[in-house]
Amino acid sequence: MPELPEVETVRRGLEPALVGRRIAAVDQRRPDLRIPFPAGFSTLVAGRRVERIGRRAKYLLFGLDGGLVLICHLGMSGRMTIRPRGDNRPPDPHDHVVFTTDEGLRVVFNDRRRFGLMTLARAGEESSHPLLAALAPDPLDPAFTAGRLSGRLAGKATPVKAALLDQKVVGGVGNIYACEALHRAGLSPRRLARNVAGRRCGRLVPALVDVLTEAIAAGGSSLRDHRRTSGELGYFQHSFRVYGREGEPCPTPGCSGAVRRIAQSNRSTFFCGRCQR
DNA sequence: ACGAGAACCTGTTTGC
DNA sequence: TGCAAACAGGTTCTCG
Repeated sequence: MPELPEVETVRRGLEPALVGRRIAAVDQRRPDLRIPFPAGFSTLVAGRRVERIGRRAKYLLFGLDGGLVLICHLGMSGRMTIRPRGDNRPPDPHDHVVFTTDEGLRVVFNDRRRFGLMTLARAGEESSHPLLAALAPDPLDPAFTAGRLSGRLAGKATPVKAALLDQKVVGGVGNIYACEALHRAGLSPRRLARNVAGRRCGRLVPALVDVLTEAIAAGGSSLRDHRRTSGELGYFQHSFRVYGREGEPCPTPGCSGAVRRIAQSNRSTFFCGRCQR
């Protein structure tokens, strides 16, 4: 489900509910997600105040008092939803962790496919945590520039679409926004990464920045799993130019091509073979 | 060392 | 209608 805009939407939804609040109780309902929970997870988290909620690529980082950071990834199907005090719906079988705040509202982590994860790090050491250490800056990070991207694409013999999905090349981008950014940049997803430099890389950077910024403003894209913390859908899926639009006319003004779908490294790629070179 | 493909897990959609 | 195959927004491991 979640790429950068969806994770950022969740982060912004959680902030007002959690920052400054104390986590009164943690109900960890299974021993593992994609990886096991750390030993003593619920005990370590319970009782702490949430000082800040950050994001690194697709990871949420909850800064807790006492120098602890809760690292969370939503995987493909993870959701974080807020249930107001008094909402006593019984837990769904895929509700894996329930946090209750000192105000009595609950934050529920639900993940049907269990590709998500939660773990802990000491404050100040989270960026060197094995999960985060190799992540490239994301396109909304000031450290992300055409020069830096070009350097990370240089020499790569893989198609640029696959390179954009590599979190060591660009942080936060997934299958949807890779397709959308390449269309906006007029670049073929099949072009080798090493051949995207100079002017082509110069087009790709604003394409990434713009599509991610617009998607965040729309609350992300809800295809099947993504929900805002309120439970509402995002609506950027209505603004897709190519993703999921196989057979439709290319939306580029003056282009007479049609959107095609191909498989690249076992993922669907949507693009226009006419205006994307 | 790099890149392609499979694997992880569950649910939904598509095709015969 | 029913069942099997394909597919889904991510990451990581294995193999060549």
